[in-house]
Amino acid sequence: MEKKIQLPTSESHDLQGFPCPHIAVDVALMSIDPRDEYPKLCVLLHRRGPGHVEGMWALPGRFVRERDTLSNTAEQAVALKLGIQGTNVQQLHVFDDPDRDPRGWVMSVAHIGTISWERCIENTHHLRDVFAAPIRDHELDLPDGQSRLPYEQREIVRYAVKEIRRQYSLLPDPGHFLPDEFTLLQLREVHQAVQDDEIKADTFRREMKPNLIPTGEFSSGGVGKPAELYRRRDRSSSTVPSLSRSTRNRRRTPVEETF
Amino acid sequence: MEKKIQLPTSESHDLQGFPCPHIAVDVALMSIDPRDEYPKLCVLLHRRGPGHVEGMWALPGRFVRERDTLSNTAEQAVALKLGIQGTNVQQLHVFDDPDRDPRGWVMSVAHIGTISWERCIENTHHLRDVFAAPIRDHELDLPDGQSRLPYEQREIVRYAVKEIRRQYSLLPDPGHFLPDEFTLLQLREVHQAVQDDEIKADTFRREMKPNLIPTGEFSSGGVGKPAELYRRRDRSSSTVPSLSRSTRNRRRTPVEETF
DNA sequence: ACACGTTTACGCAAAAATGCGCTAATCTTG
DNA sequence: CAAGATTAGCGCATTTTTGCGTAAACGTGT
Repeated sequence: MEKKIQLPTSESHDLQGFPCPHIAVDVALMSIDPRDEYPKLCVLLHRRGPGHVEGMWALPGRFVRERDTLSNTAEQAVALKLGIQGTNVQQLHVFDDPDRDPRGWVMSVAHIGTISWERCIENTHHLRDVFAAPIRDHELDLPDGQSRLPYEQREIVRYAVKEIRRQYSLLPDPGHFLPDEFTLLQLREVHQAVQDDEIKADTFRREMKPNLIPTGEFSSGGVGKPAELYRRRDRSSSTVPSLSRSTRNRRRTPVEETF
Repeated sequence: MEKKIQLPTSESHDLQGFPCPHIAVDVALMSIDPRDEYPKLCVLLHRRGPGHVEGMWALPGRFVRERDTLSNTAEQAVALKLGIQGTNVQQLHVFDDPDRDPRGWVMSVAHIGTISWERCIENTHHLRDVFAAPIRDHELDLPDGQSRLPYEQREIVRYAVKEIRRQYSLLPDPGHFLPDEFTLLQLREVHQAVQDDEIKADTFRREMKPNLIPTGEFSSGGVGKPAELYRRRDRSSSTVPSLSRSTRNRRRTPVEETF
């Protein structure tokens, strides 16, 4: 059954008459909690105040104000809900079910961001309405017996976990959980927390080396042979090799959206 | 300089008073043109009609109508501008510069889709306003001496090329350029077109096999030993292995957006 | 001062992957 | 029926990667 589409000779591009959705952003801001025996990947939640399911833990979010950008809105959401300024965020996915919000037609643009644990704690340790929820198998351990996040925030977290694991399979600590200089052990612990998988030291060191610059300086104050400090190689350089197969060939089936 | 953020005790979530942007979608619909000695990856363009820079070649796009979804709008854009129905699309990126459209505040959600060459030709061969533009080094060969695509469509094509190459490094022909049954040579030609790189037959066959199901049937009508036909293994199966390093360890620096 | 634990880095064997030559099998064409 | 073209797999050399044992270097406790 072949139906030929009649191509319109002209189509009104005047914006009058096109209703438009409200645009919200949600942010999965991630950090690495080093407090347990093994550092672990977390997502920062805030507890909602009066006016919107008070007391419920949620990802920070915010409506886009007039002529504002998504990333600016996302950063404001993080600032207002988590007390953290100046975070870099990236888009993940747009959720566009017209019935997803009972208040009206709203699209939500999910974002992902990363923050070091030190900077996270520095900004939020005094706040009782901010919580770092650890991630287990793409799910969050929510506090206060809460069973699930509102709207599609559960899916947002899954998207975020998948995306950060993908990026960490390509480059050393692209999310800058670590400061500018770090040891191989610190780097490996971060990668293990992100990938939720054990990574062999030898293999890891060999594949990181091409993307790291030895500083010539060594760590001090720890037990054992002092570790050399490294910096990330500037990845804008055209000579940066991508990681070898062992980082990328992690035994995980790419269960992800394809065409 | 530490500035504590005053968390609001309540925030108005009523949608009144929030201006909102118009939402457009753009689609980079990709196909594999087999007509030359080597098949090559193409993006489908349409020539704009009266009312909007008549005569300019562009990616199909469309404003989101009231309470419609992004994917439905993208599919309608493809249907109306390219004459192709029922394409699957995926989101790539949201372009949100408030000054990007002189007519007003518009955000554009870029999408990627794929279509077999046969189905593409079947729907568009009679149309003079549809063109399959070959991709060279992330750029398009535009017809009629046109130097560049409008708005951010050049970037959209780059996003699309990167995304399709990434997906083709993970699974055999996830974009279904090929029909349900195909030979290894056909599969390899498609992968070579997408990756724009030579792929050795032996290595390719070894890494594809775990994700393919031999049908027991053979191709006919060609010269030489008939090749066996394969189907893609259902990737929802938990036993599907991801591709080995040789497909993924292609010498390309991941020059892409990270945090 | 020494033993011990911890960490780093290297040498080396083992394992895995790659690429090529070769061959057998099978089809089409003349 | 012969020749050419193509597919597919095997054997094997080479290359690459992995993982382990070990030495070196440090801090801590005795």
